[in-house]
Amino acid sequence: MATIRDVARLAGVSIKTVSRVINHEASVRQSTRDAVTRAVAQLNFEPHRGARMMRGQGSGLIGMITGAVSASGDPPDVSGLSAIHIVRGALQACREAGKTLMIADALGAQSEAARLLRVFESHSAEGVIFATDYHRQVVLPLSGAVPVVLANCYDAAGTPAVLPDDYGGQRAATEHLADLGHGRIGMLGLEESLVATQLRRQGFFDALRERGLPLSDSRFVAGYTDQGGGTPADVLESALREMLSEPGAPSAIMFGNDLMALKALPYIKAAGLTVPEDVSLAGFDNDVRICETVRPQLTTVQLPYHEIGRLAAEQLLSILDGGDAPRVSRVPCEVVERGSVSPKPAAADVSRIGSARAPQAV
Amino acid sequence: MATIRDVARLAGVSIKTVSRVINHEASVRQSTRDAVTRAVAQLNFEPHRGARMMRGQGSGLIGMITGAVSASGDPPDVSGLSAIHIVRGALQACREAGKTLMIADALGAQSEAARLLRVFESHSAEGVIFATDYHRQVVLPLSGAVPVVLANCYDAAGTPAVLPDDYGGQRAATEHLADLGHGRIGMLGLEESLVATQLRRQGFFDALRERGLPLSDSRFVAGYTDQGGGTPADVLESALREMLSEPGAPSAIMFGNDLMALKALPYIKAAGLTVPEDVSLAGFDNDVRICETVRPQLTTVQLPYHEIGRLAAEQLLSILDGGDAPRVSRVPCEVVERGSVSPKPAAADVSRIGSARAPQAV
DNA sequence: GAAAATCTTGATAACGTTGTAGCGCGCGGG
DNA sequence: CCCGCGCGCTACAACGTTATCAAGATTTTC
Repeated sequence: MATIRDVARLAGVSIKTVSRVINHEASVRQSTRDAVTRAVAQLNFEPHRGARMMRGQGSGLIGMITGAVSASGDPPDVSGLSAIHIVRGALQACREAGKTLMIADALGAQSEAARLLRVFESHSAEGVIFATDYHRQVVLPLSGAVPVVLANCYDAAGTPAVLPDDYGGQRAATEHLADLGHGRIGMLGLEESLVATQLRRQGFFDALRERGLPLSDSRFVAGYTDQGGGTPADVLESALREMLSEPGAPSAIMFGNDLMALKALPYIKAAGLTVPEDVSLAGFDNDVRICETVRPQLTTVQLPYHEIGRLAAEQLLSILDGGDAPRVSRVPCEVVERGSVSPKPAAADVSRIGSARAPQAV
Repeated sequence: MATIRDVARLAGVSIKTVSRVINHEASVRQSTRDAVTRAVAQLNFEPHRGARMMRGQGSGLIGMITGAVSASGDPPDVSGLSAIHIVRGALQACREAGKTLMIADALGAQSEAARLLRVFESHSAEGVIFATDYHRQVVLPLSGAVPVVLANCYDAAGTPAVLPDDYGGQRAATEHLADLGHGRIGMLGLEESLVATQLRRQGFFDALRERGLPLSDSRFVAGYTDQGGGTPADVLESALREMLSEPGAPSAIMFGNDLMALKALPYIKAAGLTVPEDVSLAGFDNDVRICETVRPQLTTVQLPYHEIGRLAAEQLLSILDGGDAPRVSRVPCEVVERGSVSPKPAAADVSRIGSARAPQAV
């Protein structure tokens, strides 16, 4: 590994001049600067972080704590896979700023997160990003010694956070359906207790109100999950059956995530309905693995994990630069249109249900 | 922040003695040791990482270069997601050894990998793990300054590497089918040029030979991919149709990955065949998202990414400890049995095809 | 044309740690 | 008695960087 001394010798200048060039200080003649730059390139010189941080320069390290990499067993577990996209975004922003991202894993344990914060401190990390795999509230043992930005989560202390706009996303999706003529919309949400569920529920109803649709025509049911064993298929099925057999069955159904939509598809087909002609379907997350594989391809709402990670890193960097970051930012969730949503057929609302289900229903 | 000098002054000894105590070196009288320990505690002294790594003490940092986090665009891209499991495994092994894993992203570019190696060197990383998202050969600009272990890839220079045993996995899967009575087996492989395809092809045929099955009864077709746009559905369909309409159609089909099996399912059903009664299906990768969602759940071969990452890290750590690691290790790929494979029905091989396809074929 | 102002540059001293000599000291053997 | 030896410890020199300050080079100013 070449040192600054080697570069100085090769360029025929003093080490201080080299230091000036690599730190972009003023007062160096262009010709000298060029000579140094050439020597740096020739020797593949890279400043030694240890020496640098000893001089109090900052380590160039950003820490990231996530559960994305948590699951311990060998049987691959996909939980928290979403946070990977957050990591990607943060990594990109850090690279562009010339920082190095150090990733560690909290295994979901509170104590582990505290320990990792200390590890990062001892490595002189300049700041830490804390990311969770789903939108939630957290309680963190923050020492205040290192600036922290939360990604996909928030706390009661008002730590700067970057969150997905679940509310706006669901609202946009609902308005999209409403604009296509759907007046009776069903929604099968995730677990009641999730922040996302609450926000999306609000977005759903606000959109209905905004478009002047009677709330009583639509249905919201929460409580489904694919974490930890997943919703038993028959629970999903019975909920769907009930929803579709009501007198005024919805002509469009939105799901809490893409996987739910995927699982629901066979039951809808088994009921004699086709997608999107009879029922329009919309997911959430924009899991391309699912959305683009399913036929018809699934219209969904994108959870902008990449952008969340990116923004979190950028806010942290801006804090490090002395700027004050906004406390909480929300990243828009946009509707991704694919083939599973179509305009509501003009006069099909009664006959549709009738042809497929009336024989049993009546 | 207290320095070693402050401790020395307070304890009334030299700085070197303090250094001896905190590094647990021998030759320090117990009374002196106690005095120093007391001073350390009193001042909350913590050795400065930067100064330490400047003296070449080892930074406690392990670097990891991967493309897992590569894709740049916001539209989430799943390519290379598999490498995440490698990261998980490595992370776990590193934590157990008290090391911190630093992850960086090569974006798939050769030059970027070289730069990152330098960055890691400048951070005094003790070693580097280089992981790829699929089994392949790589060419790395290794300076030799830092020990490197490859995960999921290998090079011509004989750098220590940890690889999945694609050969053994496919062989085991084939033998599993053979043991269930399947004598005519079809295999739709990935791209011809992939290392995995070659190895699995070998395992496939070796298993047939091993079980004494005539090679001419089975079929191997390569060339399918789901990277970059994916295999057009109709190509997969026509290959399937051709395979199933042959005089002696296979009673079991293995795919290059789980996604291919998922895509194939509709066509097989459309041909009037049921899984697994008429045709047994097996995937590869053990992508639980797909395998456990599809009905029937997909029997597959597990790509032990987690274990690969773990082993790569362990080998690196053993090299750092002075031990010599085996040059190349292979991690077994085990068959994961789910519902898409069943024993071959005793006398169904002719009637099966006849009932569903003969009308058109004849 | 010279003095003053400004721009470049270099020697050298930190920073906090560890490694290398070497120093005094007590002890046993010659 | 003195030599050598191991023990316990200290002084000092690295490591690779940045900061200070002063000197030299160049330009500006009157």
